[in-house]
Amino acid sequence: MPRPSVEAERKDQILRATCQVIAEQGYVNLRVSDVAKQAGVSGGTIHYYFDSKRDLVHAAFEYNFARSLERRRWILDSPDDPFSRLRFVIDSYLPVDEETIEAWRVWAALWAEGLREPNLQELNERMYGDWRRLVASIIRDGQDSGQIRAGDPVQFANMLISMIDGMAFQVLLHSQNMTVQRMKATCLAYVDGLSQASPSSK
Amino acid sequence: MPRPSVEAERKDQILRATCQVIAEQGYVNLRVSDVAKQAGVSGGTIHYYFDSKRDLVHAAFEYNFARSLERRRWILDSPDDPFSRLRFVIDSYLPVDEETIEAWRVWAALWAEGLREPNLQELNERMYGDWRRLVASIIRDGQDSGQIRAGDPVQFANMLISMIDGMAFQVLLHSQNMTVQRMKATCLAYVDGLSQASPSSK
Amino acid sequence: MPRPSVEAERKDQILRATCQVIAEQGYVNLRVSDVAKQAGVSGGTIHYYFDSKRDLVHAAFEYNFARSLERRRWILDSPDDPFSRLRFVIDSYLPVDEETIEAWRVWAALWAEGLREPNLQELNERMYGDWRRLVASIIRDGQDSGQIRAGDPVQFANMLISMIDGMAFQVLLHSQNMTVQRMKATCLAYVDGLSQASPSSK
Amino acid sequence: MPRPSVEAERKDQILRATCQVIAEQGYVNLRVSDVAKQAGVSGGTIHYYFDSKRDLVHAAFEYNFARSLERRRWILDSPDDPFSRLRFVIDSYLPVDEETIEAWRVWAALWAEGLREPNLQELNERMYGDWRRLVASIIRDGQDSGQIRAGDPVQFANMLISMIDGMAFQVLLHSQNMTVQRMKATCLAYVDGLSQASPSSK
DNA sequence: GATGAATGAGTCTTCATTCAT
DNA sequence: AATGAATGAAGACTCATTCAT
Repeated sequence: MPRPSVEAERKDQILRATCQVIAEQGYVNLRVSDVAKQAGVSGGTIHYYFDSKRDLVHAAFEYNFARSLERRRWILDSPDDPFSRLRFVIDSYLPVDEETIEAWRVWAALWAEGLREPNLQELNERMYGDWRRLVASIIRDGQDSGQIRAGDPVQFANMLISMIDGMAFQVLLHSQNMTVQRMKATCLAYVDGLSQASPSSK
Repeated sequence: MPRPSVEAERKDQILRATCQVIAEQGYVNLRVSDVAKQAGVSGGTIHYYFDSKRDLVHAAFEYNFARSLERRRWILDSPDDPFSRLRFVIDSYLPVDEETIEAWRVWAALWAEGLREPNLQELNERMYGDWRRLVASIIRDGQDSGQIRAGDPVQFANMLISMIDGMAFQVLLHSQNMTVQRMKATCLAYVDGLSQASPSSK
Repeated sequence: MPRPSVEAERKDQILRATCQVIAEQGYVNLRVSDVAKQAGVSGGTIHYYFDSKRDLVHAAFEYNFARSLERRRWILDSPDDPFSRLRFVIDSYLPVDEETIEAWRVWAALWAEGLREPNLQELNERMYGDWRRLVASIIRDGQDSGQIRAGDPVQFANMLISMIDGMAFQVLLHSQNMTVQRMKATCLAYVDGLSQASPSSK
Repeated sequence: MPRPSVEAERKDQILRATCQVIAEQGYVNLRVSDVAKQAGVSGGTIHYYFDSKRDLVHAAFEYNFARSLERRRWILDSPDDPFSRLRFVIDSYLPVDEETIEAWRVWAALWAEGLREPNLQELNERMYGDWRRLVASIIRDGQDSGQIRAGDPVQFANMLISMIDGMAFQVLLHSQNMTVQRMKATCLAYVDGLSQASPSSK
């Protein structure tokens, strides 16, 4: 008699493995058999839980996005002041630790693939929207408390998160000109510029 | 008597076709035979000029980057004031016309693939560096003429170009929350914030 | 519950088919798909058990050699007198029956290919050495019993087996001057010359 | 106006190159373009002189055989005694110098290919027959002069040349058990056994 | 639930051959 | 006489997918 949770457990195990393989080898080179090996199951088992390779990868993309948001949900609920929380956001996205780097690499694959996959575009719209709202709400908090200068909080959020995305790619490409340190400094400089006393001034 | 430039001509023709196919179908689905069809030559001809599919795609990435820089070189030499030139930069990168969209899609493939291809990383370093320097030099001009506020011009440049990259991706993913219009407005808002009078609001 | 020996069984089946195809068409014209057809399996199955065409053919060479030795092992243990056993050896190598002709043709392919394949050279060294030792031991027996004249048994063996190889090739090439009958007669004449009464002696 | 001898000259040059390539890479791996490179001409030129790859290789086989016989014709006309001439024969076939090794390797390819090419079988019949007759005539001379014992000279010749062929293969396969020295010693031992002093006959 | 043997469609790649110049 | 650009048929190899056990 099968445990009711076997399926969820097994799927989780397979999706985690899929993310690892995508991060390591990219989508182009991903073979179902590699995922199977990584997950420690047989190739047949993968297809027992996922109808096709496409389904598998799409599910992995969703899994990656969801886990990523989850891992940052605490920032929203943090009692710290908005600036600190924005800095948490930045820190949490710096591609320094294994986990974050893997997540970035999976996003890279998702975006590349999403260019011609409506399903993935919807996924991005949904998940990325959550993420944008999270940042915007922090900014709005800052404006409410008078720490952050006036302006469209969504626009500020878009500037910050798109900046993070753009620089993260360069870091992942091992650019000599864009190291993690410089990425962090640049993001922090942007956030500092949001303060009331703000811009440059000096 | 051999044609003087059959090779250069043919390679160009093939690389242009390769970029089109990458833009349309992505790297994952690119078939050498599709490139051949697009270029109007036989499959054998592709391999006559390029040793492997990998070589072909890498050459196409370089071709795409080079053409992109070339198409924007005029901005550097423009007699217009720095702010106008920054706006030209932004305009030239908005994914509106076919040509620019195609270029963005090829970059997307390059970046996704570059995560594990040192050759592509070097290519990105070289070409993207040129691009960063181009923007930074415009900003430096603006600072010299007193129109742009003080600050590290390279950092400003990095903010702008990474922002462009990040938002362009969302636009290409057909995000409802990030249209071309919003991308343009956001970039322009950032550039406006660079002015001496600056402090945004206030 | 997996069949205990599907793999061994299938490999055997494929190797037998490979030998047949090599014998019929030679290595130059061997197509993996021909082997598949001959073995009654799909092309994919061949690659499921052998990494490459090269691996397949090498394994077939080994298989052919091993089977050949096995088929003659009884001569070594035969209770008959040395001369009879040498005649058995000769008989067993005459390219008359289908099985022996096939084996010769595979050896021909092996030797041609072995000229530049260290792996095949090692294989030949190992297997051919067994074969040489088998013949030499018969000759040694004959010398011990006084039927065969003095002399280096290995040298005698080398003369006999190299003679067999050289003539077999001519027979296989359908030489009018070297028929199976003449080959047999010539080999027997050589063996007869090994008798005590005979040559060398002084 | 083309030199009348250009064709013969060019063909010779190409055939020599073909033999070199066959010797180096074998027939399986021979590419027409390799022959072209080796001959210092273009690929098109090969087909200007030879209708197909098959024709080219067959012509090369003939060329190799003819050159080989020519190089040994002097032994037939030598004023030396039959035993010396047999020793010359043996020496001339030991795979020691580059030229002889190359010739052997081409023969190996010819024989492997000849198993299913009637044209090559005829070629072998013709050329190998010359070679057999050459050796037999030396033996006949020896019998006439009383130096070589009675017996069918063609059978003696077949023993010797097949022995040479068989051992040469083992030498070419770099057998540890069959070195050039041992090959030479074994052949000489066989020839010594042909002397009158040495019984056989009865 | 899970396996892994087997499949065969899909592609890259090779290379003999052709032919305009 | 000679070239080398171009072709396209051929074939090795990959791998998602199926299914009997």
